[in-house]
Amino acid sequence: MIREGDRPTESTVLIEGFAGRYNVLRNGKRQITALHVPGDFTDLHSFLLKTMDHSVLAITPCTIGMVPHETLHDIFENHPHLARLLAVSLAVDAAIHRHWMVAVGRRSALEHAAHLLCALFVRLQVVGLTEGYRFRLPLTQAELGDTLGLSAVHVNRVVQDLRKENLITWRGEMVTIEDWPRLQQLADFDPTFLSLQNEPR
Amino acid sequence: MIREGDRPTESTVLIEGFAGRYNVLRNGKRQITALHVPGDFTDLHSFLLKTMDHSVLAITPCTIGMVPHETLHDIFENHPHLARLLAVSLAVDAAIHRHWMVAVGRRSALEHAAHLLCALFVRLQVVGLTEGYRFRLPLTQAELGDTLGLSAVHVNRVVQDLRKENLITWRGEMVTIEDWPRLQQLADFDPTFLSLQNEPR
DNA sequence: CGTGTACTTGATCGTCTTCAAGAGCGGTGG
DNA sequence: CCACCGCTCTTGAAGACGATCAAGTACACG
Repeated sequence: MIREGDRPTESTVLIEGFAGRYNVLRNGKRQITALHVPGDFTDLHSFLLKTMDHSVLAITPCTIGMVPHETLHDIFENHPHLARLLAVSLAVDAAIHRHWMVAVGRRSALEHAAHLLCALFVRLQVVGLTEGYRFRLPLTQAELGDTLGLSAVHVNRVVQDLRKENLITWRGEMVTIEDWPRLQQLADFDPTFLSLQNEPR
Repeated sequence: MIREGDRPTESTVLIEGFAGRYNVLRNGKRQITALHVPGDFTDLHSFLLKTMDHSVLAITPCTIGMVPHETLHDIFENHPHLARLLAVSLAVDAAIHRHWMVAVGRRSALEHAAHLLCALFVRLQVVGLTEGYRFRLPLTQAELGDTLGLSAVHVNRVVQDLRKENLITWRGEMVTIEDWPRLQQLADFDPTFLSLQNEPR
């Protein structure tokens, strides 16, 4: 969708499908730094920072909305309330990044994977893309490895552990959380950081 | 300075000293998710997200400026150009987080440490806190470990490697980069993401 | 001087990586 | 219709990187 180094003139909102941001290192390793679900602004910051410091990947076919930077400019000039909401979206983005960092740096592979599933589930729930504890996760294990900072092989083993513990089932693209309290506990998951509370903004 | 769970009514700007943000996990492990140098907003997002999802630590004695949330509110309402700059600051924050994530997830301990030093050096240079390639780094190796996601022992070994390679010297609180090109190369460091370029905003 | 904190060093252990190979499955073309 | 190819998932074995445990050293500060 967008490549590192680009200087887009419009920002994109994800309407349908899954997308992600990633960086590739010299040595070929890839780190996915964000997963986007419908409703997310995938590159609001391109309006503010001009040149992309990472690429954006359509994980599934996506339908997206394009918002010209001029429009964003206008929002900042003339619609302070909306501008504020855009800023909130940036701040939530950063908060998710921070919690992701904590997971990469200080959690075991198992806890980290559990944490990602928890966070993703809650975000999908908000936009109505869950059925009970079931949701679509169209990632290959290799891609999941790139988001968790693990090798594909190890992801496989971790996923099998989660299955053996009856915490999740995962067939094809569908994941079901079988024991939400226990998964949350394993992940040490606290949804506060997602800022989903209804707060006066 | 601020504790996780707080609901501050003002945001703080760091004027002098070093600060950092961190989270502590159930198991007692700590991850530092950001280091702040003078000029940084340490918790602009508390204005937008209301409840803090992490704590802020004064690493050295700090002098800070307090900006009441009402003032920020007023900026968003009546000073669109300033509001835009605040948003840029949020976006840069997120960009730093992303690159930090890439480092934690996909770089070796040595590369990661080198990367952190590069990024810190450049940021300090911008605010005039370097003398040539020399700057103050008032972190203990244990704290550095918490920011890199490593044990203190391993940080020590990595630092010694950097010294043996004549890439840096580090005595007391002062670090000198002895071979900037080679350090940058080892770290695979590209300063684009810091958005220091003069761009029309 | 003595005490506490940071730094250093060595040894062992565990988690995750890498390498290698095989199984399952869907899609394509002969 | 079936053979083949490619991709994903799975499993095993070996090895590396970093964690943990345990002492010991250097140094600042009271």
